[in-house]
Amino acid sequence: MDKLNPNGKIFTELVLEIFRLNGRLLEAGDRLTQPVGLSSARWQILGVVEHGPITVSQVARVMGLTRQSVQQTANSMEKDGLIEFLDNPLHRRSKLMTLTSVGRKSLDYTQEQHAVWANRIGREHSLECLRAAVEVLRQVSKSLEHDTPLPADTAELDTDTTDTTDTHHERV
Amino acid sequence: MDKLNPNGKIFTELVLEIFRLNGRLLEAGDRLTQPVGLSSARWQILGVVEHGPITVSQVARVMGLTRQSVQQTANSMEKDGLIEFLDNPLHRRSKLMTLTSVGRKSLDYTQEQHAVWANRIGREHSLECLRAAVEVLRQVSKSLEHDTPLPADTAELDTDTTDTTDTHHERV
DNA sequence: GCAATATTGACAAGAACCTGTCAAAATGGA
DNA sequence: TCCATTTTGACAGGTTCTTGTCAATATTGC
Repeated sequence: MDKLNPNGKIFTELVLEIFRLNGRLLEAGDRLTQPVGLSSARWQILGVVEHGPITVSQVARVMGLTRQSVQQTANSMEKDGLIEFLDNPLHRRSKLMTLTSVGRKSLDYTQEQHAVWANRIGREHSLECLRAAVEVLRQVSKSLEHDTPLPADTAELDTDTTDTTDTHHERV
Repeated sequence: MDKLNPNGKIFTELVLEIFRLNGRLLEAGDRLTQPVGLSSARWQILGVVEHGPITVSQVARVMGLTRQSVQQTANSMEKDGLIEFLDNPLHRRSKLMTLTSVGRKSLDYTQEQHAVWANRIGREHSLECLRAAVEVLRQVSKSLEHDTPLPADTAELDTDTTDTTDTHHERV
């Protein structure tokens, strides 16, 4: 087909499988969270906020998303009374998110449902297999993290792209 | 923390790692495809269309997305001259997508870039590890596929949800 | 054949991401 | 202290994917 060597080929299969799995997992997550007005995205943020007051930017860094994306979801969760913004003694603009009692209750319910679901799926697979898979994915994740954007030759398109000045990616 | 048993716990870690990896892969994919006016989403569809004329619905089923989502992306790709809709002798409404020469060229370029990238990342991991991971992910995917939406007790919220009439999920 | 059912394209609205920009606020170095 | 840089919230606009609906078309069972 193309210039894929064996490793590249199986890595590509891994990528496709991750896309497919990601879809299925979001679907399952939405089903899990929807009874209490959450969603996969909201749940993930609440799961971080749960561990103590934290700012939007910090959550974005932890989750590997952009600041703006987390801000949007956080704002809509505040509107829905799931979280509150507390004044931050260390920063006037950057407020601290905390769970409200409603948010706490929603998260509790979701985590309970999640445990049932995760145990049910988890028991269909061996501990060693799951552990091995996690380990590989972590290593792959690290590879991607270290992989530099420019692979040396950008070839003849858009010749003035050679500046590389990197005007503030918001993403970490 | 909660009622997660060992399998449930490691499965949960797997889930989180998949989310993180999915984000990184989309990022890499967009970087790969952007020079020729593609994106990860468009690329994936073209990769299916490449193997022969196929309808929107069929592609949606293959990719695990909704019909409407693929239709939207396909329509915008047609506007951009990457694909064409041919009359389908077997179905008056459901046209067949095919690559135009522009689409062909864009896909060729992307696949070439992809091969370089996949080989570069792939060589940082052993064949056995990658293969094992793919295998586990496939099994997990199957587990999720077979996992039925209703886990017996929906508990006391929204009592009239007991109908289960399942008004046409568009998703397979 | 014909009627119930399923599939399909089109359209609408919304969720969850992204990039880019601006001004306010914080930080760090001279 | 003061000025350049960085961080942050707010806002705008775009992409991808979702759910839900409608009417047109296919398919299936009788």
